[in-house]
Amino acid sequence: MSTRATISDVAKQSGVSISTVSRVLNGTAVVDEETAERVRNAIEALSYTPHAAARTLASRRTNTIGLLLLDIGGEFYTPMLRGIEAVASEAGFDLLIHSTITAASGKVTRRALGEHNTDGLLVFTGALDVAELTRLNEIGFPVVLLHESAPDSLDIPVITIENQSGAQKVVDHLIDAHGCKRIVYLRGPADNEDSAQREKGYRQSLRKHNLPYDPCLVAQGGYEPNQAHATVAQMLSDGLEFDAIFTGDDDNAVGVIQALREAGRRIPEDVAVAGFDDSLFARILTPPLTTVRAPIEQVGRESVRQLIRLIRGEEVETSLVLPTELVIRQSCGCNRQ
Amino acid sequence: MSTRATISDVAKQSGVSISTVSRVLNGTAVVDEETAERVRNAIEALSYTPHAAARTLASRRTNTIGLLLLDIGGEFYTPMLRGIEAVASEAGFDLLIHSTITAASGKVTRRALGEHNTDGLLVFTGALDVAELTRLNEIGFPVVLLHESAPDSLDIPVITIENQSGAQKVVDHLIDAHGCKRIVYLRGPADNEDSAQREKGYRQSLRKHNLPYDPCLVAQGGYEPNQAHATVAQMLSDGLEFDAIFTGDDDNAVGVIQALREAGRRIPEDVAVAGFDDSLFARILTPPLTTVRAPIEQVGRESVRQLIRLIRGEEVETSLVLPTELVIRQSCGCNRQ
DNA sequence: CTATACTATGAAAGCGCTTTCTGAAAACGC
DNA sequence: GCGTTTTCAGAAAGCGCTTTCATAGTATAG
Repeated sequence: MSTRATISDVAKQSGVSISTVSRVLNGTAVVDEETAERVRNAIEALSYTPHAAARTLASRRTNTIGLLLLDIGGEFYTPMLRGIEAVASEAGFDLLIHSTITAASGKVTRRALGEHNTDGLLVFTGALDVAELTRLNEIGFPVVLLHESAPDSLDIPVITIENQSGAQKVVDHLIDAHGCKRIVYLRGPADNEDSAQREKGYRQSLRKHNLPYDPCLVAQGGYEPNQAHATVAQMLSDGLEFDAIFTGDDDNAVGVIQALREAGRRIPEDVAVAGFDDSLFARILTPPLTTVRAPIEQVGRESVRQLIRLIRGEEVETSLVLPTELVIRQSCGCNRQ
Repeated sequence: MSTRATISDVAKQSGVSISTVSRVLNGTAVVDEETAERVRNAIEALSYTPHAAARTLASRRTNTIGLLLLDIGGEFYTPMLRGIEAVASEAGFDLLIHSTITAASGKVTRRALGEHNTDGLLVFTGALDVAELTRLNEIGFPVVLLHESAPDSLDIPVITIENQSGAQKVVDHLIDAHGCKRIVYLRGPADNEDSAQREKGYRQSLRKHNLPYDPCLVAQGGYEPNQAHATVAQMLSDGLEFDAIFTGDDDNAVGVIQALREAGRRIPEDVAVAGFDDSLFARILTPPLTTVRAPIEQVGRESVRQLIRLIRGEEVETSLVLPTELVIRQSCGCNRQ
C-alpha cells in the first residue's frame, strides 16, 4: 500500500519520459540500449511492478484467463488444474478461478468471470448456462469448452477425450479376455456428455460381440461412490445376474467394489470390475483397478493453448479429442497373483 | 469485444450522469428510487457489467485475492481450494491462483501475484521466499500464511492445524490400544513445519509412555508414496525391528502399505499402520487407514476470512490452530472383521 | 550540401470507472 | 416567509498505464 512506485517514479528516477519506460517494459519499440539500461536499473531500485489494472485499462487486455468450474473441490479437476495453470503461467497469463456451485447460494448474480475481467474463458461441463454462453459467443468473446460440446448453433471449440473408443476398448477387453457376457454399465450424472459417449462405446462393443443389450444392466452411478454403492446393492438384492461391471468412472468403482464385497462377491472371480479415468487412487484399490486412462492434465493444457490462440485471433480447431488408453490391472481378472 | 456497454452508455440510456450510475451500482450514496430503477433497467437492457480494471484503477481496490501454491496439482490442496473458493466467492472476491513450481522454469521473474493485482495474498508453505514476504510485510500488504509460520521478525498471521497433539493422539492410540513398542515415524519433506510438529507429538507420546526414542525409527517419507515405499523397503531389508508405522501423512501410507505387503508383513497383525490427514483415499485403502483428520477445507475457509479482515484493516489473530481428530479404522488393528 | 528517411524520445489523449466538490431544489424550522 | 439544512445529482479530476502523434536529431542518398 502506502507508496507503490508508479511508472512516473521510474521515469523520473531514470530521467526519461513514461513513454520510454513503457517501451522498455513492453519492448514495443526500439529504445537506446544505454537508456534502457538506466530504466531497468530504476525499476530494480524502486522494485517497481506495473499496476495490472492500469495496464488492462489502457491496453484493453487483461492478460488473464478465467476458469469456470462446477465444483472446484472435485478430485477430477486436480490434474486438469495443474495442466491449465502450467500453460497459462508459461504464456504469461494469470488464472482467475470461479466455482459456480458455491455461487448458486449467493443472492447477487454478479457475473463472476467474463469480458470485464478476463481475455477468455475456459468453461467446464455445465458450469455456464446456454444463455450466457450465447451472449459471449455473440460478442465474439473467446471461450473454450471442456468435456462438453456446445449447442450446434454456437461455434465454440471443445476439448474432450476419446470416451467412446476408450469405453469400447475396456468392454472389449472384459469380453475378449475374460469371457464376460453380462456386463453392467453405470452412468454418470444425467446430461453428462462423457457418460453418454461411454455408453455408446459400451453398446458398440456389445454389438460387435453379438451380445444382447439388456437395459436392466444399465443404471445410474452418478460418478459418485455412494450412489454407485446403492445402485449395485440394489441390483444384487434384485437378484440381477451379471459377471462384470464397467463402472463408468473410477469414483463409481469405489462404491461398486465395496457393495460387491459386502455381498460376498469376489472380484474378479465372481464379478470383473473396470473403471474409467485412471484416477490417482485406481492403483491403490484392492484389487488394483483396470481402467481407461484419461489424459486429463493434457486436456487442461490443450484447452489453454486453444484459448490463447483464440485470444490472439488465430485459427483454432473446433474440436480436439485426446486419446485414451486401456490400463490393465487386476480388477478385471488379469495379472492375478 | 466489439462494443461493450460502458457506464456512460448506461448513463445516456437512463438520462442521468455517470456519477449517479456509479452510485446505484455501488450503493455509495442515496439515489432517488425512481431514478435508481431507471438506471437498473438500463443496466439490464444493455447487459452492462462494470469493467473490473477501470474499477480497480479508480477505487484502488482489486477485489481479488491471490493464492500462491507450490504445486497446484497436489491432492492435498483440493479441499483447501474448495474452502478458499467458497469463502472468497461469497465475500465477492475473485480468486487468482498461481503455482510457483511451474513458474520456476520461466525465465522472466514476473511477480505473478502481489500488490499490483490483488488486495491480499494467501501463501502456502514454501510458495514464497522470505525476501518477498519481507517486502510485502514492509509495505503493509495483507498476507496470510498457510501451514507454516512466518519468520519471527515478520508479523504475518498463520493458519495451521493441531499437528502435534494430533500426532500424539494417534501414537498414543498405537501404544495404548495395541501395545506397540517400536513405532516408526516417517518425516515429510525437509523444512516442512507440519512434519516437524508431528514429530514432536510422536516423541512426546513416546516420552509419556516411557518408551525409548530410537533415531533409527525415524526416516524420510517425503509425503510421497514412492519415497515412503523405498524407505520402508530399506528398513525391512536392514532387518530393523518395528511393530507400527506412523506414516506422517496419508500419501506416505500408500507406499508403506505396499512395501509391507511386498515383504509379506501383514497389516495390522505384524505391523500396525496409521497416517495423518484423512485424505479421500484413506478409507479405501486396504485395510482402511487409521489416521488423523486434518480440517483442510476449514483451513482454506479460515485463511480467507482472516485475509479479508486484514484487507479491511480489522484486527486479526496472529495464529489460528484448527483442531485435528483421531479417526480409527482398521490399519491400526481396531475393528477387525 | 540539401532533400529524405530513419531513430529515439516526449507530449498528450484516453481507457472506464470512483470520488470529491459543488450546486440546485426541496424540506424544514421558527 | 426567510434562512438553514437536507437530498439528490452533475462536473470534473484523477487512478497508472498504453499508444498515437509529433519532433528533434542523426544518418543516408543524390
